[in-house]
Amino acid sequence: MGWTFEGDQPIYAQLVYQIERKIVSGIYAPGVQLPTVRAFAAETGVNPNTIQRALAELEQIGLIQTQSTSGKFVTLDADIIHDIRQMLAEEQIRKFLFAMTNMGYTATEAADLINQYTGKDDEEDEPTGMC
Amino acid sequence: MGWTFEGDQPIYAQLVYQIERKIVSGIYAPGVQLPTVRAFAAETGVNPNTIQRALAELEQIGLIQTQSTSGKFVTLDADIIHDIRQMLAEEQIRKFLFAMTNMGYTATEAADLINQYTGKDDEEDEPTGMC
Amino acid sequence: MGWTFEGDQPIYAQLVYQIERKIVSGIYAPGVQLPTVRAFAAETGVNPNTIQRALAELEQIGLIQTQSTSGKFVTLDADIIHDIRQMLAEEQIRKFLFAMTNMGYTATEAADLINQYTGKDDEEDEPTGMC
Amino acid sequence: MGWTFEGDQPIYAQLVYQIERKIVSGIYAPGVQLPTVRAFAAETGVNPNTIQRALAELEQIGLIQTQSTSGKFVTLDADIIHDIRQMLAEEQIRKFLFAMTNMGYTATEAADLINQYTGKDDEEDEPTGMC
DNA sequence: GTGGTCTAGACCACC
DNA sequence: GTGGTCTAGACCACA
Repeated sequence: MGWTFEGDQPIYAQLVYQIERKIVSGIYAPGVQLPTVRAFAAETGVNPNTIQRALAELEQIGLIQTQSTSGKFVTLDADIIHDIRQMLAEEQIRKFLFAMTNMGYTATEAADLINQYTGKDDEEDEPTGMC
Repeated sequence: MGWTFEGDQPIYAQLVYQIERKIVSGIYAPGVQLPTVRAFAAETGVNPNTIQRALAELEQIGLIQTQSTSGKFVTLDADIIHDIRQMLAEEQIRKFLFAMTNMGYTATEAADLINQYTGKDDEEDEPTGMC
Repeated sequence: MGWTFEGDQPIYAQLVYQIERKIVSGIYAPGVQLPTVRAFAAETGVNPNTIQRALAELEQIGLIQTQSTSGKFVTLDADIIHDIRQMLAEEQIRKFLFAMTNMGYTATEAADLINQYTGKDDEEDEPTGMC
Repeated sequence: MGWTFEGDQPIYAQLVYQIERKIVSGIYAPGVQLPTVRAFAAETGVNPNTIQRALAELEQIGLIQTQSTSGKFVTLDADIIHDIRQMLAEEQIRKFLFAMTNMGYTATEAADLINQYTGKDDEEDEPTGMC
């Protein structure tokens, strides 16, 4: 549950990213109440204004909802979560393939490299690949 | 050969990225002279100082070398180019797998999605995946 | 605390050199905040951009770290500082011995000259050396 | 007899430096005729104008002399060569000690490091030093 | 004509 | 107020 931030991107953006991932991966389950802004701030060591900004963005996307008296909750709408998860995944795939083809790898070479990278534990006799 | 820049990253960084790719993919071949700083500036519509900064970074990496009065050249050392290409590829793979696992996909699921995405033309009977 | 620059080397390089020395010698202690870029510029009479460039180089080396909105700080990692100090010292020694041997001095002659030069106050009866 | 030049200093300056060293170390003995400018250019792969400029500087220092019809010769004046050798050596020593004290080493520590560095072959049982 | 450096001044995002 | 980036324009050494 470590909250670490790197210097090359705005903190609020990193927060959006990390919370987003926790929601689509189910770590923050649908309908669950999020920590209060104050609690978040204490937990992350970040200025409450920055927390606020991140949560506002997540609310705009539709991943979380504010109930004015009782706090902020992960949306109950499983479709939204599912759609966003898929959208994010496709975006990652497109970015990855774009980067690889830009470096002169064909799409199938890129896919092969992924397979070798993920399967290298159980298939030691495979050629080393990556060339 | 279009040079387009997006607002979310510094121009010099995008220049580094794009030229890097042209070198490792062979579009800028080893030993070839790069356009002069001024020519680059004219071609891209970017200030010469910004070009300079990007090229300086590429020189520090070792991808290009400058001969003070005659211009800048892609390194002749094919090993360096090869190593950097591999390094960049691995970085992309790691980043991709990290992002996917963060969203709750296993590594093999991620690899499968890549395969489906790349192979979807010739294997239409495959399940739609991505779920 | 005088900041003087000579014409035979770029100002930013001299800045890197001088600040580097202040860090490895402990004048700028680990974890201490550096003057702001603007303050540095005012103090040295140099353009803020030039300061920026020098500090960026120090950051890349690992001697300083920047916290985007609060300033730049000397690294807390004493090991890095120690390593760089040693590296710089070795570099000086190598350069010195290389220059001396190039002029026809043996390494031991060079060492003797150093000893005479440093010890000349308390050992006036020594031969004048340097011949 | 390799002539290698680095990019961070003007070639003519590197030429001055290298020929200077060959004279004070006796590789180019007093009274000996230097290669012609053309020969020098061929040997080093450098533009004859650049050779010319370097030799002019050496002549101004007094290390070489031009006899208009027959070429350029190393000076016969052994005193000049000796004086310059000593001057250069002192300069190296001063620069070295200045750099080391700037990094927080005392002059005697610097001398010790030199001794250890030069004597490390025959005195393996010495403490590792350099700390 | 080549790259390298510096300045002045402006704008921006972040907190 | 902090650092980061970019531009415009100028000057210099080198070959």
